[in-house]
Amino acid sequence: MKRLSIADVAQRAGVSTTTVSRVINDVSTVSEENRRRVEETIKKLNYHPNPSAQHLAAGKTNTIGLLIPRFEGIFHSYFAMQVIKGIGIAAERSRFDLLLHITDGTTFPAGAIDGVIFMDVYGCEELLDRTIDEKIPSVVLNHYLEDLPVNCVAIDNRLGAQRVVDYLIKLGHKEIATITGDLKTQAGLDRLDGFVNAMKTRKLPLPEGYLRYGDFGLPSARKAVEALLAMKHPPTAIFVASDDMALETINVAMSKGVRVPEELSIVGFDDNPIASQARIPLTTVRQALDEMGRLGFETLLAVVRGKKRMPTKLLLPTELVERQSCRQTWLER
Amino acid sequence: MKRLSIADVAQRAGVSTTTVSRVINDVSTVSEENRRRVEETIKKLNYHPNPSAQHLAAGKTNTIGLLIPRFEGIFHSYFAMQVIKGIGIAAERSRFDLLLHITDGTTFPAGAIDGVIFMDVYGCEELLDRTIDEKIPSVVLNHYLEDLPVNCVAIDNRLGAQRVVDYLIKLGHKEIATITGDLKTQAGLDRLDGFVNAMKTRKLPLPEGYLRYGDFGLPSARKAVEALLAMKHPPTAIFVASDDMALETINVAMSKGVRVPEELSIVGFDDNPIASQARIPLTTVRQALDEMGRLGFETLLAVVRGKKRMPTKLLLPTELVERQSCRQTWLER
DNA sequence: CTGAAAGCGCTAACAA
DNA sequence: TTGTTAGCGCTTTCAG
Repeated sequence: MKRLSIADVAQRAGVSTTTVSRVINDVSTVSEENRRRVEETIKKLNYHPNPSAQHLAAGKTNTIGLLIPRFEGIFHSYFAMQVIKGIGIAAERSRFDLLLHITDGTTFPAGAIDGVIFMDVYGCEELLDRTIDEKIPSVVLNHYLEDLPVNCVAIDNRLGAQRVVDYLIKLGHKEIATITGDLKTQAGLDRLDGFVNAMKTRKLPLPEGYLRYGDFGLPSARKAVEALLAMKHPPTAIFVASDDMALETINVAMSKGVRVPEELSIVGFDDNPIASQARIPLTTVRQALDEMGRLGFETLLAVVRGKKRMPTKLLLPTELVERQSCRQTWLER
Repeated sequence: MKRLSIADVAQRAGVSTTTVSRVINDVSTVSEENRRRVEETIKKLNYHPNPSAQHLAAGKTNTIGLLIPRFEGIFHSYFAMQVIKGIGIAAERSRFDLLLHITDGTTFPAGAIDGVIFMDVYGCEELLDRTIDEKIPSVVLNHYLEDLPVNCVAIDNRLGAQRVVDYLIKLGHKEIATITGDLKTQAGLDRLDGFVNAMKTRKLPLPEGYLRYGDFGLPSARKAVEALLAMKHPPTAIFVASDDMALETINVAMSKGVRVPEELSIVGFDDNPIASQARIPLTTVRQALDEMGRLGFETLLAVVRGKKRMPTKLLLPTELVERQSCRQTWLER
């Protein structure tokens, strides 16, 4: 039993293969009569076009490459899966295929794809250069690449941090500290930067001790909050650069008899699913990770379809999610 | 500037396209001399074969489909990304492509793939039936499908739970309770089943109140542990069906003045990255999720290559990771 | 060990 | 609106 081809359909429907091809691709004009007959025959025969043949003949693959760099961190975070979800659903809707590669920075599915999405740049620098050189349409997620002629879609971490400061000020806080993320990452850096900037702009004091360096790991957060709590003038609020660390910060504070939010307000960043489920639901900054994936895909699609030429650089807004880990300073304690 | 083809390489190397094809596919016998010349030419020209053409001519795609059902839970867990990693790295090594689909249960990349991996069965029941009907090679992950003629690779949750009981017994515990996961999932069900079975086999008492039903969510864990702690005879140890819930259990216990592990031993399940970073590093059950992905891929590959016919059903062992959330009962408290 | 030539299944000029 | 036909770039018999 041979796999059936477009010729079988054509024969059974009493038309040429061209006509069948036309109804498959929903292209040009086909008489209502013929279209119906072909569609019926396709259904009856349960015919599916051979994608490889389509790609070869059409000179395009209808496939987007998704490159995930092979560094451990990316597999541990809430991040990657959300982004994949956004990309995946967008691709499904556009009837595009997604070719997944967990790359060590060398392999690349050139020829098999019309364009490529970099889930991150770390470890993919060379591949990225190559796509630029060879003019392969591409988009980089999660990194704002100022100077490179590449499309990119990232989160506005700076503005997110700024909003946190404004929110805490609105609640009456003046002594605000921060526990940073890993400053080797753009997210860590920008969240700190946005925080410091906002504090300066708002003319709030920022004693040196109020800046505590973490690395997104729980132990670093514990160390930081312990130091903060041990200060002569401990802060009344802490902006923690990730939800995981923020939750741990609350744990440590409570175990030391410091009540949250009554005596200490905490704000996180990420909006992990767990943040809302915690004993003290965490006030945090929501980033639309799946949106980032979706927009990355759609930006790339526009380029692939020739509807865009200039590099597009998107910075997605965040949203402050008010829950129960913060409190106005003027409420009785 | 046209894309270069196998003919260009053949011409420049002074051989036929057949010979070039032979060295590309590392097949049949080619004289050392010719092989060298062709390889050089390929490198010099930076030639890459057109995958679509290869697939069409060879009648196979060298591509495996990866189907992720589109239900929310799958994107929230630590689970999916680890499995993807395992599959992805294995695929890379075998020089296979991975076609990713976030499916709503209707779309299917038939024709574009040689075989398919189901990351889960929920929501994919019909697609699975279809692959069986059409004899498309497939493998199901994370579900042990007893009765279906399908390859599957899953975690041995029952044995994992049993090991926990044995471990706690070894530490001298006799009053052991459990907080279950969502019993609508196979993991939740099997972990409970393994626990109950072990307790019976070991002739340990299992008062009704020692079985507390959770759903993998934090609130359910809090409710459960509060009830447990309020009992006339609270347990000396609790087996919690997930790390997230176990960590929350510890939080609640400590906030009620119950010391962990001195007064209460806790064991989790999953070995989340966070489990080891917590204030009280969590003793838990490690499941080799990336291994599951890898083995799933390799099982499928064997079928695709015609090296296997019978359905293979694998149940992967777990490993108890001893950390600091448990303690012997005979130590002074 | 090598090459000529016949497809693989589809699309897209071009002609009708 | 429809059909004829020439490829798309590669693999693989088959004969040499």
